Formats: sequence, structure tokens, C-alpha cells
Amino acid sequence: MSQSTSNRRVTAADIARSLGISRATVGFVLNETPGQTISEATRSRVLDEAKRLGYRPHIAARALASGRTRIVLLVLPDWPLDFNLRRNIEEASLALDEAGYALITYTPHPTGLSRPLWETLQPDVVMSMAAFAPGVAESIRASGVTRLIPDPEMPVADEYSEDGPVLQLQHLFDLGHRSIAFAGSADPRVADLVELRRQRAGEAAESLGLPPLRFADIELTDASAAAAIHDWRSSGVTAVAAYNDDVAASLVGAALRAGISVPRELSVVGHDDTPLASMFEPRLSTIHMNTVGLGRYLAALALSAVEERPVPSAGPELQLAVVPRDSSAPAPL
Amino acid sequence: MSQSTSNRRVTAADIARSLGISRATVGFVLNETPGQTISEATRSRVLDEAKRLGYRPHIAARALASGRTRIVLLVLPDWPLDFNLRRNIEEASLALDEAGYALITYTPHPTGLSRPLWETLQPDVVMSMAAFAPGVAESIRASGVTRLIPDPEMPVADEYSEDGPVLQLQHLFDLGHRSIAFAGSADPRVADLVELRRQRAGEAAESLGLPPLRFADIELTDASAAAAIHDWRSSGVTAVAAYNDDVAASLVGAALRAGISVPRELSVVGHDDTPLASMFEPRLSTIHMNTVGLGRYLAALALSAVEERPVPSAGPELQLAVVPRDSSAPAPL
DNA sequence: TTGGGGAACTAGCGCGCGCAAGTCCCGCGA
DNA sequence: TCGCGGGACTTGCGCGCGCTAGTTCCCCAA
Repeated sequence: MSQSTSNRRVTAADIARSLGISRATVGFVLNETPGQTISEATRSRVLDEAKRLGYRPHIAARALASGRTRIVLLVLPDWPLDFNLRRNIEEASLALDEAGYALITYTPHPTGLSRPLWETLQPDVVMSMAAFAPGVAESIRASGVTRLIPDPEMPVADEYSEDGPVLQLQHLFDLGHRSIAFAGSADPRVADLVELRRQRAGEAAESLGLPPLRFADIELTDASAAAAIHDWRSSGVTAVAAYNDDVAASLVGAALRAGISVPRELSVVGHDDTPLASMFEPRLSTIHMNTVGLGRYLAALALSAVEERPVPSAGPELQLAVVPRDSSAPAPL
Repeated sequence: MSQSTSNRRVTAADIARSLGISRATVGFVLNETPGQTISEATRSRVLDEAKRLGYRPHIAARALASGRTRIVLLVLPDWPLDFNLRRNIEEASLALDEAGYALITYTPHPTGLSRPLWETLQPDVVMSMAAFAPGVAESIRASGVTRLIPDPEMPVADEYSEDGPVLQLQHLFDLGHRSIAFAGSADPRVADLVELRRQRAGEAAESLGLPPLRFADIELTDASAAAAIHDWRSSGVTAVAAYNDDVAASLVGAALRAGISVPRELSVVGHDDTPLASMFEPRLSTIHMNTVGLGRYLAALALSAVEERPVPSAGPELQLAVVPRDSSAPAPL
């Protein structure tokens, strides 16, 4: 089963020799090379012998001969991935597996001191869930990788409409709140997304006939939450839509410490439905996201870039829902 | 600078041809092959020409010829990594970079449906921060990787003494608590670590002259926290050492919902000092861990397995400290 | 003057595989 | 009977690199 008596690795040539046939035939069988006709008898003999000897193709040799590493590198942001995203990555991994590709996830180190993996791995495709940060696409190209997803050269319309903030506003509006603030994050890594969500929240407020939103960026580790709350309270704000659950938790904590009751005096809605949201006390109302089929979509995208496959037509479906918990309640009179 | 006019990739042979020297010489220069003497003039000509042509070694070819992929696979647990650990991984990545190896982090998918990366990447070394789960080491071996760290065949004394629970107990003891419970996690993925910490807590209690600890395993998503607290309270427990911050948060939340004041009536200490601990309200007292030099140590370990390098003598230094916050206070009278 | 030795190179094999181009033979239609 | 179309293979090159086993030349000691 496993390795033979010698500790040399088993090669396709070993199978051929042991069966008294040519190496090419073995290769054709193992790769199911299209356009080659192999008798069923030979086919099964090869397969059996391969299993018996414990044959395992040498990926470096294959990569050298075929000119492709069959590696797809997925660049991930450096914040913790939520469960939904992780499941989608597994889904992508599975789909690529079936096509003979390996998905490797990679979070570039913030300091940028170590060599990026796209240089050392020479993957066939480098993909990312968001646009590549400035300079990154160039770095990838310079390392010889030609297939980037999304390709900065041909910018597609943004895949997702950020509708979470709209749901936050609607939820608070339905509870009777009319003076609402938006709390962003001061973390520069997520500045773009914060700005996007803030804008969507602003639009939602306008279409609900509310006055322009007040807003502030919250730093999780300092007193900025307390300051923002003090500021907002003094101008009559009764509810806050937060950029994410961490910010929401920070706000609620600051409010409680300031003696402000949540949700009776102040409602707060988070975003992303992280584990934190359900563990916090009071449990945080938030927005749950579920991107059904994202993984399969990513895999199909990668395969279409690297083989003769069609670009997937239908993108993943984004499901959003308000999760009402204990941090939001009807507006005080 | 970058690729030449043709879009064929630049090879070492191109450099040789363009310089009118042999491929071998080029190889010797680029690899600084020991035992080869190359004139300084030739050396710099090769280096210059390589840069001019934008030469980039073909890793698959190199792997094929040398018989090693120069890949180190680091298997990570599937829970979010804290900042300290991430920094250590970067440190390891950097050290391996310098030695010409690439560090790839990998979190096996819980379902186990997709092919593990050690099969598809054929790394030189597979390492893990904890012992390999049952069956995993066998799977790695079966894929042809011979260098595992830690090697299950030669079990070393456990690298780290789990002293966090000792600090938790000491902290609570210092605050006057004499009836203390330990809260584990019902998550089977961390069962071993839970058990280890529970034992250490038990030993600490004994050496402090306390009665045996009561304990329960908490499920984050259900009512087990409330049940445990109710149980403990009725038998006079005034403080809880929790396996980690998530469990601590769960307990504090349940206590507050049950009308039990934290920390006045019940003290809770977490473990790991995750962001959650500082964001929670009340902010959680916890144990902060800092493993100085872990990254360099891991890198040295990997290199010693794969090259003629000495096994690092000194392991990383583990720094532990109690972070007293608002979830622990002097015992009620 | 000779020859030993080392500095500075070159020739070329082999790593394991994919695949293009050939070879052989058998069956079948004219 | 001949030819011809494929089915079922085989031969062998080339991918790019590491590295062993040379080869050449020159310097210096005997």
C-alpha cells in the first residue's frame, strides 16, 4: 500500500516498469488525458498498480512540465473571519479540489517585511474578496502572476450593495427612533468599508425623512466611545447604528459605565452578528449576513481564469437580516 | 527590468547565453553554492544581468531538482488567533524567509472533506503549535512528509507549563475568595486544553489549601452557564476561574441576567486577554499571555529538521500576567 | 624544467512528468 | 485483395534547475 521496500519515492515510471508498459500510457490513464483511448483492461491495471505501490504524483514535476502550479492563492484581510466566510472558503476549497487545484489562504503581514507568498509560491491565480490594496496588484504582477481576481484593469461594478446599514436604520426607525447617529471605526484597515456603510446609512436616513446622521469614529481601546455618546446624548440622539459589533459593544459598554441604560435610554445596533454580539450583556441587536454560494462562485471565477471554463454568470446571493436582541428597544418618549 | 521582449519566462540559461558563460556558473552564483570559487567579476556580471533581465527562479523546477519544496506548513487551530500569536507567526515567517523557506499557515477545514494541504503542497515540514490531533499525524505521514513538529514518535516534555490557571486562582485567593469553581468549555475541539487548565487550577487550589474545585463545562450558546452559576451559588461559590474569556463572558452575562451582581456578588476571571475581555461590560479580569521569541523558535525548529542546523536549545519564554479589571473584586463577607 | 595544486570555470545528467508525434495492428468496406 | 481508418499503444523531448565530474590554465615550489 504505502511506500515500497526502498525509500525512493514511487514514480509513474515505476508503475510502467512493473506493468511492462510505457510511461506515457501510465500518464494518460492517471490524467485521463482527453483524446487518448486506453483499453479498460490497461486502465484498471494501471490504477490498481498505482494504488498498490502507493503512487503519489510529484507536484513540482507536474508543475514544471505543465507550466502551472495548480495553486490558487486567496488573499484575506487581517481581521478575524466570521463563520459564514469561513464556510464559504471551505466551499471554494472543495470546488477547487475537485478541479485539481489547491486553495491557499494568505493574510499578508501588516509590516510587509516578509516576502509575500505570491512570490514564493508562484500561484496560477491570486484572488481577493475585496479590491487589492494600492500597490499590491503591482507586486503580484511583478512576481509573474498574470491572473488577478478582481482584475484592477477591468473594474467590475461592485459585487455587493452594502445594504446592512439600510436595515439598521429601518429597524431603529420602526422602533420609533428619529434622532440617530452612526458610529464608525477608527481602524484605518477598514476605513473604506466604514465610509461605504456610513454613506449607505446616510442615504437610508434621508429616504426615511430623517435629518442628516451625526457620526463619529470609535477607537476600541480608548475613551472615544464615551466621548461620542456624551456628545450625541446632549443633542438628543436616542439610537446608534454601529459599523460593526465590536464598535457596538464598545458603545454599549461606555454607555453603561456612564450610567445610561441600554436599551431603555439608548438603542445600539451592531453589524455582522459575530459571536461577541450574542455573548455580550445585553445581547446586541445586529445584522446577520449570509452570502450563499460565495465559495462556489469564487472557485468558478478562479477556474474560469485558468482554464477553458465560462465565467460564472450568477453571482452569490447576499442574504441580510436584522437580528433583534436586547440592545435595541422602542425610543423613549 | 521586468520581463524581456518575449513573454517567455527568463531562465538561468538566458542569463548564461546573454553573458556567454555556462549555465552552471550562473547557477553557482545565484545559489552561492558552497565549495565553488567564482571570480568577483563574473559574479557581479551574473547578478547584474539577472536583475536586468528580471530573472526569477522557477520554484517548481528548483523543487524538482533539489527534491525539496522549501515549504513549511504551519497547522493552526480553527479559532481566531490573538495578536500575540499572529506576531509570532510573522516572526517565524521572517526567519524562514531568510533561509529561503516559505511559511504557509493552514487551518484544516473541520468537515475534513477537502484534501489537506500537506497532500497537495508536499511541504518539507509540517508543524503545529500543539500536538497533532489523533489521525492527523498519520495522514501527514501517508502523504509523504517525514518531518513533523512536534514528532508524535518522540514526545518531548510539554513545552509550556500551563500556569495561567495558577495565576487565576492566586488572584482570586488574594481577593479573599475561598470557595472557587472552574468553568471549562464544552467545545470538543479544545477538550485537551480545557482538561489541562482544569488540572492546573485544581493543583493550585490544593497548594493554597482550598477545598477541591467544583467545575462544569460551559456551552456558549445555551443555558449551561446559567445552570452552572445557579448550582455553584447555591453551594457558596463566590468566584469562578474560566477556561477562557469567551466562557467568562458567557458566565458574567448569565449572572447579570439572573440578577447576580458582578463583581460584587460573584467574581469571574477569564484567560487569554482577548479583545472581548476589554470590550465586555463589566470589563473582564483575565490572564495575559505573551510568548516572547516563539516565532523565532518555531522557525529554528523547522530549519533544524530540514537542514544541518542545531536544534534550538532555549525555548521561548512564556510571560504570564493577571490583568485585573472589573469582573473580579474582594469576596463578599 | 617539471609537476602538483588550486582557481575558475564547463559539460551534461537527472529530477518526474505532460504531451506531441509516431508505430503497429486489426477490422471492415470496396 | 488491398487500403485505410482508427484503437491502443510507445518513443522521446522538453520543462528549468542543482550539482557532480570533469577541463583548462596559471602560479609556484622543488
